[in-house]
Amino acid sequence: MKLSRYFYTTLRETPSDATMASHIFLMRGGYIKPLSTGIYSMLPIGHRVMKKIENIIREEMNRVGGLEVDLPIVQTAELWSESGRYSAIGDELLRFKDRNNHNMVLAMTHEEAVTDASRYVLSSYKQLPFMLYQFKTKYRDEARARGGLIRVREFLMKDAYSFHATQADLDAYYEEQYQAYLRIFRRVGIEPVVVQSDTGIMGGKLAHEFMLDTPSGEDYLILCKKCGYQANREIAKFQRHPYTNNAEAALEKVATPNKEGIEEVSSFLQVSPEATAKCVFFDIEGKLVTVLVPGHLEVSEIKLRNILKTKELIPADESLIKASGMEPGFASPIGAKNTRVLIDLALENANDLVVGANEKDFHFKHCNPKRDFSNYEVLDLAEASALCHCPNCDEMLTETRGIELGNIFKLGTKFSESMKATFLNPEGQSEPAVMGCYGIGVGRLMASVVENSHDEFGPIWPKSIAPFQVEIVSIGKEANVIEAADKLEKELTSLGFEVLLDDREERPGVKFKDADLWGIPVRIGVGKKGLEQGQVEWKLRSEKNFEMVDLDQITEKLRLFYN
RNA sequence: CGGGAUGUAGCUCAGUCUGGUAGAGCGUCUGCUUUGGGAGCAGAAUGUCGUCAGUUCGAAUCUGGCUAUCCCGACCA
Repeated sequence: MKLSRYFYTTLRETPSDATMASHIFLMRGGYIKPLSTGIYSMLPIGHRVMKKIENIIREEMNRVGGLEVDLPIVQTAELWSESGRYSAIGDELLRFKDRNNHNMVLAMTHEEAVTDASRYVLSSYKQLPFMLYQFKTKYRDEARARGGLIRVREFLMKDAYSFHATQADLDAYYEEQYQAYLRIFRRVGIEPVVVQSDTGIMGGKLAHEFMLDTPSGEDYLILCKKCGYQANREIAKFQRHPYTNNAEAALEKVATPNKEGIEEVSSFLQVSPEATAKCVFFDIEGKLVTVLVPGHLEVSEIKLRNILKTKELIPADESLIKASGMEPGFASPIGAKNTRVLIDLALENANDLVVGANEKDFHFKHCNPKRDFSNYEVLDLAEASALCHCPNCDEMLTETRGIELGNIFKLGTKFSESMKATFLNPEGQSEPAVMGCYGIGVGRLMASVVENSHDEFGPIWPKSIAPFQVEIVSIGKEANVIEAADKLEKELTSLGFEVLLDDREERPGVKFKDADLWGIPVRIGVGKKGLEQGQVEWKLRSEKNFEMVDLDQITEKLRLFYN
């Protein structure tokens, strides 16, 4: 491919709205073109990378028995009502009407469609298991797209769905998918951090997310360096070490003038935040829910939502709290009425705590929840952090950030039951298929590879997904240089290499800068001086310097490089 | 959906406070010179100053609505 005939552009300067490395370089290299918030066109050079990632994923899906399909993106509201998600999902699902005034949706995922196709075919246990997958555009009406391709509204996703006769069969297949995912990410040069993740309000049993460990990630991960426990902070468990000091001390009211909040109260009373209890209030359908966690930790909203089986947590307003006999800023369940009280596991056996006295400017010391609280439920409510201990081995946990590259999820029979994707078992009885689903965002993976592998000049693509395998740069406009570069391009192309020839009449510096933005693993420089010795330059994108190589050795060297 | 910021040439931005002929650098086009990490000289083209309304003799500049984009948060089966 000659660059003079290619459709491309490069930007000399960083676009003003890009902050992440992947966003900057994908824009500057002309891989993508924004059309609207979170909606991008893929230009030829970006499309080539996408196709290569897609092919790697396709190979690995086929290896674990996948059958490729293509499901519609425009679907009926009726279908989504069958699963219950038409009403369960909020504005993220884009709804519209067609010309016949039918309610339609743009698919944000394809469980409904694949279950619909499966129930059409499936009748007997003898047909199970099977796995269907596709590469398909999803539309999610994100409240806030960000970071270039990291979080977008319209995106290409590989989504796969497996169907099984038994839970045990799903369990075994889930492990195969897990291994396939590891192979996929390693093939694009990423060693993922795999964490346990939330299964969401739609249910499901077990889920893992494959993460790129990076400071620019938007998810928080909780890791144990000692035993390998890894989980998304949303659901991470941890070992409680209840604060105890003096279980016998009697409740004592102390003045804490204008001291609201854990920081102010604990420093005023000279106790550690851990020796206090944080009291947080939510309004759940008009009823007050009072939640207590140790003062040094936060309430995990995901855990709480899953416990309360609600999609939205609304902070309670002051009147509701006061109506239950509590004083915001100085609150505790002591003496409270008309409220459900949930306390974290760490508080059940704690004692000698500082809690609110439900009176302005006063707190209690020496609170012993077992003795002083009534009608409470003990639950896992606090969010894990680097202040917590590993649930398995008790080591201190560590925190990091990650970009979610893909997830695997044991769906169970959620969709097969509601949508009647059933089969007859050997006893002739009808059973719903047991399902798993497995997703990877292709564009996000492309961006993540850049996050994972770049220098100050541009992306450094791994061989497996670089837009081209080799870039030839002609240096100088002497006839023999142009001719030699041209000949080399034809020769390598005929041998099956993917070659980009920069044949522009530009100064070398311009060509080198652009080459860095395209990140092609091998750059061959053809110049007058080298040709006099029958040599060209061989430079790897990943290395700083080049070496002179005999022209007639290039083919062999390339073959070895790409073996 | 809350908070903040920004919309001026293809790109990066000045000009706005204090109203008075639309600017720079880079890019593009032409010519010459140059040729190893985004060259130099000369010339040229390029704008409803996001949009609508208001104030004013006069608005890129002041006021209000709308809209688009980015950042932080909420949200993310």
